[in-house]
Amino acid sequence: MVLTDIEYLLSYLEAHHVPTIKKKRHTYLTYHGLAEHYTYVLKDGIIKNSIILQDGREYNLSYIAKPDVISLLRDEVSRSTDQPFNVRIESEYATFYQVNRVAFWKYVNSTPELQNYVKNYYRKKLSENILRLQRMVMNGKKGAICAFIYSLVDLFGRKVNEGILIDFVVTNDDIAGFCGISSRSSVNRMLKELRTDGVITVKNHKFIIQDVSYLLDQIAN
Amino acid sequence: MVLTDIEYLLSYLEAHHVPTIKKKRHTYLTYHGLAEHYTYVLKDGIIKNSIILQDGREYNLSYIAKPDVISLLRDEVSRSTDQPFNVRIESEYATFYQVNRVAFWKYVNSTPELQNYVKNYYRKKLSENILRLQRMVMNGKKGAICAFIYSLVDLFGRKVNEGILIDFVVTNDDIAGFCGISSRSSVNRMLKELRTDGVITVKNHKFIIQDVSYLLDQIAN
DNA sequence: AAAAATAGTTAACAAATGTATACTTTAAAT
DNA sequence: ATTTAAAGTATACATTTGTTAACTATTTTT
Repeated sequence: MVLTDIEYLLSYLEAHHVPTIKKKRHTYLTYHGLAEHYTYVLKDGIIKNSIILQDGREYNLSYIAKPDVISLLRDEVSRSTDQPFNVRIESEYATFYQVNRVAFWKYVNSTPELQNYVKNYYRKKLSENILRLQRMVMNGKKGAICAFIYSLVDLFGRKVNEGILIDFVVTNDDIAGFCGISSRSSVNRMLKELRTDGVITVKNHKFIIQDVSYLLDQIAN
Repeated sequence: MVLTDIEYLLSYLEAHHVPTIKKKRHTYLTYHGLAEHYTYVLKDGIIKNSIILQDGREYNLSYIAKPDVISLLRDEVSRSTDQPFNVRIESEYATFYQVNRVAFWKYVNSTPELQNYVKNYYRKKLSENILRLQRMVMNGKKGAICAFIYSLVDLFGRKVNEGILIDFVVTNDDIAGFCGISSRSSVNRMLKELRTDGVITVKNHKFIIQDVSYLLDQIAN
C-alpha cells in the first residue's frame, strides 16, 4: 500500500513518539501574532482558523476537520515565528502532535516526500483560496452564505433522508465571520429566506440542505 | 553576486536560447480552460490575469508587471493542461519566454534553486491571497476599491509632487472586475467620493494618490 | 473623415445589506 | 437551582450598492 503524503507524515510522527497535546472545546491552541516555538499537526478533532481585526471583528478563514499541519504558512521562514492565525478548538477535544519547529523543518527539508507534501499543501490552499476569493468577490452576501454552506458539505456533510445533514453546529456569528456579514441578525434574515424557499431546514441547530442546486445557482462560477 | 530565484530562472532561459514571443496590447496569450503545451515566463511588459464567469462577467485576479512565471498554478500536475486564467497583454507589447511544459517541469524538478522558487511562489501567492480575501470579505465595496488602489502603489506607483502617481491606466470596468462591483457607474460614484474628499485626483486618465492614509483607514486589518 | 465602439459621468430609483433594538430561547457559569 | 452569557429571531429604519438610462468624451475601426 502506498501512503499519501499526510499519512506518511503521521506515521513518522507516531514512529518517533512525538508527544501530543489534548485541548478542550473553545480553548485556543495559538493566537494570531504570538510567537510559537512549536509546529502543530492536528491528529484528531475540529479547529477553526481566524484573525481578530483591529476593530475587534473576527475574520474566519477555515475549519480543519481532519489531520493536517496547522499554520504552515509562515513557519518555514525561520526569522518570523509569530503565528498567522488564531486556532480554536471546535470539537469536544482535539489532539495535536507538538514538534519543535526547527526540528520539524529540518526533517521536512531532508525528506523528499514531505517537501512534496509542503509544495502540494501550498498549491492546494492557493487554488482553494483563489476560488474562494472569486466566489466572495463576485457574489453578494447571500451568494457568500450559499457558497459557505455549500463548502460545509465536504467538511461535515452526511446523507440523510431529508437531504444532506451538516453534522456540526455553526452559529450565525460564525457565518458572519466567514462571509463578512456585519451581524448575526443580517445572517438570520438571509438564512430565513433560504428556509422559506425550502433550501435548508434546521434540526437540533444543524443545517439540513434540501436543495443543493439552489445553492449552486447562487454561486457565480 | 547572488542571483535571486527569478534571476536564476531568467539567466537559465537566456543561456539556453529559449525562444521568446512578442504580443501586442489587448491580445490574449492564453484563454481560461484551453489546453496549452507551453509554459510562459513574462520577460517584459504588463499582463492581466482574469476569468470569464458563466454569466459573462469578468473577474480580474491580478496584474503582473515584472518578470514572472505565468499560470504556474496548474501546470505541474501533468494530466491537467488547461489554463487556469485568461492572460491579456496590457502594455503596448509584452514578451514571453515560451518553454515546452514537460521540459520546463523536468528542468525545475532537477534544480533545487527552482524547486525552491516554485515553493516560495506558491507560499507568497497564498499569503497575498489570504490577505486579499480578508480585505475583500471584511470590507464593503468602497473598502475594496481603496484596497485595490492601494495595491497599485506597489505595482505602478511613482512619487511626484502632488503625491503618488499610478503610472498605468486602469478603467472603471477594470476596477469593477477586481472588486466585484457590478457596473462602471457604481465605480464612478465611489471614485467621485474619493475625489471629493481629496484622496485622489485623475490626470491623463491616471490616478494620483494624495492621501494614502485615507486609503489605509478604509481597509480593515 | 465618418462611424462605431469604448469609456466616463450623472441622476433617479430599486434592492441588498447594515445598524440598532427588543424580545425569546438556549447554553454555560456560579 | 439560579443567574448570566450566548445565540436566534423579528422589526424598523439607514446606508450602501445595484440597475438603468441618458448624455458626453475619447479612442479605434472602417
